[in-house]
Amino acid sequence: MKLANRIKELRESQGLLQRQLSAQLEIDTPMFSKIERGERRAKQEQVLKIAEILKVSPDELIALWLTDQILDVIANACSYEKWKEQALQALKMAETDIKNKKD
Amino acid sequence: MKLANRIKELRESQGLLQRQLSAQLEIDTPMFSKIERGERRAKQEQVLKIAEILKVSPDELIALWLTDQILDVIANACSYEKWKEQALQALKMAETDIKNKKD
DNA sequence: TTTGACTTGTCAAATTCTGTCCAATGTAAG
DNA sequence: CTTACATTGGACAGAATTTGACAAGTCAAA
Repeated sequence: MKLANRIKELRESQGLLQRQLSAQLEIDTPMFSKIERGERRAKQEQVLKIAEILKVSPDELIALWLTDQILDVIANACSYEKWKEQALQALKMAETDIKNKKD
Repeated sequence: MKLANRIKELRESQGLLQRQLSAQLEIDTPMFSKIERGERRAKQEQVLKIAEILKVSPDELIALWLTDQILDVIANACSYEKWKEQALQALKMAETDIKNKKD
């Protein structure tokens, strides 16, 4: 699930308008529309604010937001057909690296 | 292992100078020095050329290069102490996503 | 046809990326 | 010490990308 889709789902299920969210985020409606369709990336601060407004855990949205970014990096870096295996390896190495960091 | 370190290791073990690699990559020595220390990121094209010159599989270097980029995204996006768990979740989700893509 | 929600395209300002140059530092030999 | 060469550091210009704002567009319901 993409962050964009999750935001839309939550917003609609709560009967809120883009206009209302935009106002709270202090951006204009077109910008929010783009964020909600994944055409523009939200800033971390905005993701947190959205979680608050839509009453979900920031953890959930941050994880989705990070996933989008990771997939973007991979997609931009190289084509899947050619480097799929290396992408999977890279994800594994990144995981190991992060696990080994002390908190 | 960072791409930068691997490049340095390979170059030195083969007794090559930065100057020689720079020439083949058509960039100047300071630029190569920076790539080798991880201060600047190589372009994909350069990574492939380096693999060729240093006679290693492009797959190996591309995987390291992708790992660097993934870790960068995560580091820039959020601080580890706070979002380590979400980063790990994101890596898992990205992995699933990529595995499910048809070649 | 009017209204309100949402989307699309464009644009300039800001930011980031890329490579070059020059100067500094390090180092080994004579 | 001096020379010669490898490497690094910092400043910088131009290119490329991102950002936010705006005007105009579509669409659906009333």
